[in-house]
Amino acid sequence: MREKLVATTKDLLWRIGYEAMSPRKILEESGAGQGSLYHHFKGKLDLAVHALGEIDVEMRREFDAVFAPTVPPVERLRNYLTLNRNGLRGCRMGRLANESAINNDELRAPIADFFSYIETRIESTVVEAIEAGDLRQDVDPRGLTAIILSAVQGGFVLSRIHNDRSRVLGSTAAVDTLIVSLTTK
Amino acid sequence: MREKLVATTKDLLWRIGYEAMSPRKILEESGAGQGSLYHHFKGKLDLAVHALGEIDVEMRREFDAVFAPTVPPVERLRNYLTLNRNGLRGCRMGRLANESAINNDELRAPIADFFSYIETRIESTVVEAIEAGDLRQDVDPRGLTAIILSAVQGGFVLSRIHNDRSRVLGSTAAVDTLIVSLTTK
DNA sequence: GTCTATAGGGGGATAGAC
DNA sequence: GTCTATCCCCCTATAGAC
Repeated sequence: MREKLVATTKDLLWRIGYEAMSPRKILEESGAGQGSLYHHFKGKLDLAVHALGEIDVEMRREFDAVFAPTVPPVERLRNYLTLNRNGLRGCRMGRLANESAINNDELRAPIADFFSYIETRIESTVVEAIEAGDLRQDVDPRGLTAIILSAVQGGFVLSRIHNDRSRVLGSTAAVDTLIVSLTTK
Repeated sequence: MREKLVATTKDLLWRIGYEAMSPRKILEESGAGQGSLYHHFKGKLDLAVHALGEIDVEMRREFDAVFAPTVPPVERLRNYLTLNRNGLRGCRMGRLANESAINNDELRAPIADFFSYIETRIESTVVEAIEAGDLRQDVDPRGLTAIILSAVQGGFVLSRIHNDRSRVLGSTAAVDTLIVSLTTK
C-alpha cells in the first residue's frame, strides 16, 4: 500500500499540484484507507516529499539518457530541446514553483537541487561543444544555459495559458534554431 | 467597499494566487464583511475575474510605456528585458498558469488575451527592427519573440525555485545579450 | 450596502478496533 | 498494516437584520 500511495501522489503532484492534492483524493485514487497514509507517513507533506524524491530520480534518469556522453554535445542540447513535451501537463518539478508550498524548504530544496543538477550539466555540455569547436567561441555558456532552461519552463507556462499543448515547442524550437545558428559548421 | 475588495484581491492574486486566496482572507485584509463581497460579486471567481480585468489594464499600460513608438525598436526590446523584476513575486498573470483555476476559461481567457497582445507587439517590434536595418535580416521574428516571452516567464519560475529574487535576470540578461549580438551595428 | 450569523462540505489529522 | 469512525477548522456561500 505504501508504494501505491507514493505512486498516486506522484501522479497527482503532476496533474494538479501540491495544494490541490488533498489526502482524501490520494486515498480515493490509491484505494487506501485513512490509516495507511498516516501509518507510513507523517502526513501530506511527508508523503509529498517522498514522492518528489522518486520524481527526482526518474527525471534525472531521463535527463541523463539525453545527455549521454556518447552523443555529440550539440546533439545533446538539440535533442533535449526537441523532446516531445506535453505543454499542458507541464514540468513535474517546475509546475510547483508558484505553489505556496514552495515556501517550505523541505519541498523546495529537492526541486532546486534537480534544477541545479541539470543546469550544471547543460552548461558543461555547452563548454564541451565550444571546446570541441562545434559551437562558436564567443558563446556564453551560462547565458545559453539560462536561455535553454527558461525556454522549457517558460514554454510550459505559455502552453498552459493558451491551453495549447504544443505551444511549448514554439519556445524550445526557437532556441534549437538559435543553437544551430551558433554552430561552426 | 467594492473598490477595496477588488484592490485586495488584486494584491492577493499576485502574492498567493487564486486557489490559496480564500474569501475569508479577502474579507480580513480588506476589512469588509461577508455581505459586501456577495452583494457586489457573484462569488470568489467573479471577484477574481474583475480583479484580473484591472490587472490586465495596468499591465498593458506598463507594457505600452516600454514599447512607446518614440523609442527605437531594439531599445524597446532591450528595455523590456532589463526591467527590474522581483523574481519571487513572479508575473501577475503568468503565476496563475499552474493553478487548477486556469482550467476555467473565464479566468484563463483574459490571461491568454494579454499574452497574445504583448506577443503581437513584441513580434511586430522585431519586424520593425529588422526593416529599419537594426537587426540582422535572418532573424526570425516569431522565434525571437518566443525566446523573449519564455525568458521572462521561465526566469520567474527559476527564481521561485531557487528562492533567488534576481535569478530571473540570468535569463532576461542572456536574451538581451543575444539581441545585442543580432544587431547590425 | 453593509453587517452578523450560520450552513454544508472538504481539508488534514487522530483514535482505536481488527 | 489496514480499516472505520470521528474531530476541528477552514472553505465558499447564503440568510436575513439593519
